[in-house]
Amino acid sequence: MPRHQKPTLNDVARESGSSIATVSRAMSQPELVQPQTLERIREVAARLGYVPNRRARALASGQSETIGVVVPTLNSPIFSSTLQEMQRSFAANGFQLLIASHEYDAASETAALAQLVSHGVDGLIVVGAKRAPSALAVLKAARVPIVQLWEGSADHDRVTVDNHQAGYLAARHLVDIGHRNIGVICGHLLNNDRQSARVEGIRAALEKDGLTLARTKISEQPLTISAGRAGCMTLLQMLPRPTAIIGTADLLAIGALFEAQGRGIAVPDALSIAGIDNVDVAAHLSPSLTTVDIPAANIGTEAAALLLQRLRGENTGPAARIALPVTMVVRHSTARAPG
Amino acid sequence: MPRHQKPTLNDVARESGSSIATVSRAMSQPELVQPQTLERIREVAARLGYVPNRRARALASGQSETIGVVVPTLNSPIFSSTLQEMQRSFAANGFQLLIASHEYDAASETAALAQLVSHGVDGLIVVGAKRAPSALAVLKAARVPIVQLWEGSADHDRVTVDNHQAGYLAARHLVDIGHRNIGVICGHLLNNDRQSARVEGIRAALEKDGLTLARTKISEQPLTISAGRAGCMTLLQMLPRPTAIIGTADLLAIGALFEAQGRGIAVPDALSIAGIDNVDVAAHLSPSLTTVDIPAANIGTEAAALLLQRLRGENTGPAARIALPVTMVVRHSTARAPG
DNA sequence: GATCACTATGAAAGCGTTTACATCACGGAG
DNA sequence: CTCCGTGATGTAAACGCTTTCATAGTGATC
Repeated sequence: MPRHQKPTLNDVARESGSSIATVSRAMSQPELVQPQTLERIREVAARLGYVPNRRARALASGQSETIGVVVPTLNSPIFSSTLQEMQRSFAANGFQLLIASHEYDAASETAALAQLVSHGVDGLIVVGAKRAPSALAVLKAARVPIVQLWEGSADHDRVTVDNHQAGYLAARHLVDIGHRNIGVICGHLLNNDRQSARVEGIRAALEKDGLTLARTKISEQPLTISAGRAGCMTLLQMLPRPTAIIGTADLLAIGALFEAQGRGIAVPDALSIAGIDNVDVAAHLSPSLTTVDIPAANIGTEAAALLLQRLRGENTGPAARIALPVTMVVRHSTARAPG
Repeated sequence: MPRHQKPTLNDVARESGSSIATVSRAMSQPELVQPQTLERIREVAARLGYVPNRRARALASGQSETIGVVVPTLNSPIFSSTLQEMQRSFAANGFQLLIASHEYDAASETAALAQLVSHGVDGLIVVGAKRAPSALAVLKAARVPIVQLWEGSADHDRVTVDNHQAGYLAARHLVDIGHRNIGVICGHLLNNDRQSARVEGIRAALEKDGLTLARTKISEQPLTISAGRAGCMTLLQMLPRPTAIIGTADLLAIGALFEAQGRGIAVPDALSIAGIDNVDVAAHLSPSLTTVDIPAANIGTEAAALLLQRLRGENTGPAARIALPVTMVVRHSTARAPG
């Protein structure tokens, strides 16, 4: 019987002389079938190379063992660490990840969410809380557990990182060592509440000391090293020149560092530079980068744990919140303000 | 009728006074239904908030609009650029990506592949050709188009990057500028044909000039900056000390660069360092890193194009191969051998 | 006016599972 | 010896969609 189709439950049932229901049980609830029958079925299944069809299983059971994840980009060092850990946790529990990215475009995000929901994911992981009303509607209609990363709202489980605090710490550090004129290079603030919160944190720290963060001292840039350089160049042209620069993402700070060095400006003696994220390379640069550590990998682990609990029904309570700490990492790219 | 279930085709059919078949056609082949009927159906569908259930669609049609991707890691700069572009291309064509990573563990890879296949992906993208026999069996049984990235075998479509050539170019460059004693820091060679090929390329370039690559001059490391530092440290202890080091991944080379600088060894005057990959940061370091450019983003784009062609039946011919060029990028971390 | 091709629609059979519900055999309780 | 609970298995109805095939209606053709 050389059929060239994949074998189905039916085939196994016929070959093993059991009913299709018994075979189904043998696959998913083996404790319900007699050991002897079970073994016979398993032997046949192995011989035929039977692999359960999850699409059918998903349709019948309403569970797809699939988690949808939507992130802004896949190739940022931060998100990719988070993803890596998330994938590890979910895979260990039999779940696959459907991953989409939207590159900070609201329409793409809505589309991605809609697609994932229509694919029937069992759970959803999203970054940030702020989003287009249409996207919110999609999430609402999805009727599956949702975990928000980074920033969250009270109506869903969330793993938050205090971005405001991260900005605050970075600015506080610089103010503490005498800086009064601080420039900021940040990502585009539209559709990005992580970046917005960091900038607000910086503002708060400055205002506490009676300083203000003028709009002109903020350079909005894409989140790349080159953009960091460009932002740095802009800020350095201002008079009086800032004595310190905060990049609200390490990539930006690193770009700024390179740009300053390229122009012969001594870091940290003539210019202090601080970042936020603590990416791998930050510790190795010279001078090593002062930054605020964001536990990116942990975010992934915790988010997976939270979602798995919901899926298993172990947590039916109100929306949980796991707030991960951010910590200042003072290295050698910052120093007391000159003069 | 406030049912709290998601509306189905049936609901739309009832409300719009058409049959379920017509509604189905209105959704997926609108040209087959009369404009007037179509509009009525669309109006009802919109009012009910109907979203097609792709699980059911997949089961009935045999197409899931889902592509499985298995990569070693998600958080490498190289793979994540590839993924980003791939995701972009597929999303533009209505496909979602099921992404898994195995962290260079053969068993995990087999498991991931099996899961993806059982999920019923329409196509599969894998990295490299060499894999465990069990994994090959899974691929064979999958009966879906497969695209191999980086290294490929003749039985599948593939987007290759000549890793051998990349290694060759890097070594050739160093030999050309007078280096005779070259150390190599590479990733673990087991289960990683990209790394193996790069090392072999280096070996070939050296042997062409009558040089040999002693096993002792190769340091196998994980693919991280810290590991690059460690590898560099090991190599620097050898006597005579190598005058040049190749990191077969930029992260390794960057680590080596930092380590050398940390030890007060002038790069490139006392020690030349070259990498392979051309990651973003390479151009910005000081000295900027001499490396071999690997078109990571292109790999994603091309792979998606290849797979989409197969899925659309536009290409039913023999396995295609797209070989992307690698190019030497000489910067300032390499210089003529001292003496 | 009968025939034909064609279009728009409907009825119904799957797709491969899961899962009530029914059945049956068996053994212990009364 | 009958009754009933129990455990193993089977039957069949979903799950929500696609798709084949049949049907009815519409003009055009001879």
